[in-house]
Amino acid sequence: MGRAPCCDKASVKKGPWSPEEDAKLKSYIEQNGTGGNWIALPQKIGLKRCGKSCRLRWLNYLRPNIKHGGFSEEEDRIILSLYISIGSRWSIIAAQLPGRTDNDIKNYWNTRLKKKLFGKQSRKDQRQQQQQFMRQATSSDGMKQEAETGDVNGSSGLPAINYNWHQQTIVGPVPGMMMEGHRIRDEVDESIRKLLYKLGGPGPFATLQVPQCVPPMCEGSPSIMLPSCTVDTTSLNEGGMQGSSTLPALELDQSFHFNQVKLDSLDCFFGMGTDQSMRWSEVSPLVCPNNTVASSSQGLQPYCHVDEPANLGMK
DNA sequence: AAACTGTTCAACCGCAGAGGT
DNA sequence: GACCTCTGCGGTTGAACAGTT
Repeated sequence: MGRAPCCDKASVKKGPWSPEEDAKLKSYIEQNGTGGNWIALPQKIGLKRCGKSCRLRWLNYLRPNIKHGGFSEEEDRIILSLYISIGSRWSIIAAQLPGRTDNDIKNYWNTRLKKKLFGKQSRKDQRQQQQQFMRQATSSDGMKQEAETGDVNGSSGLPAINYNWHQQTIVGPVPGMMMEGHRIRDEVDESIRKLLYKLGGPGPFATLQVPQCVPPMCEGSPSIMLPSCTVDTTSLNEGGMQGSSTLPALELDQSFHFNQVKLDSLDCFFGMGTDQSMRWSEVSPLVCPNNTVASSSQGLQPYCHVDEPANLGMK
């Protein structure tokens, strides 16, 4: 069977919008609104465009008060904090940045912010490092199996650490939030915290679960664990999140490792001196906030265990 | 100057969920 | 409850542009 197409693709124009099309769409919506029906809208205006395309064009480009380009460091911080906390939920992130669209933020993250964070590498180097990473990962049998089977219940026997979603300042540990011994950007921090509180639901014990660890990759530094926080997002999915069950922590972890676990490039976000390059163990609070990353009795960094948000309160 | 490579970003695609019947 | 339509979202693509060789 299959799903009926949203429009007749043969008779619909694709590709970049002409100024005339923009003008038509803009003036119509400004005068009449969308009428609550994007599908019918192009016919009303006489545009040979798909309704979805009209909606996208309006939301991402024609809508009033849209900002393009020129992301400030403040915005970078907000995006980073939220990405670390909630992942690629661009619409939610965009809602915290007036004038920004989800598409804009997504593009910005994928093309610039990632590089700004992880440093610039050639694709060849990235491939080599990824291959090396995978080789090392697969040579660590036990952990590998656990990672593959998605042992989200922490049945490895490693102790779980509980992190209270609401009692902590989620983004607090982000180094940039502290500068010269005193806290800055409290308003932004607070607003993000409120958002995360909302996302985490009303329950006072709602917490984030980060159940897995990937074995240490630091050659010659067996005592350093690199927590790869593959997160059980079942609760998030229940709350409307779609897509991967892996939060960006894993990606961050791998990227950190691929870049020799040096985080010099974070300096621009967090105001660190260049001589203060950090290793994962120092930066892990970014992903697993303060008391989620505690050393176990075995000297291993087990994993962050944070109980799931009872109720996301989304939409 | 030409060819090649990398980057950016607007736009498309398909899926999932909401809401109506 | 089943089905259908529409909307919104996130991932991906590809054209245009910029930079490099």
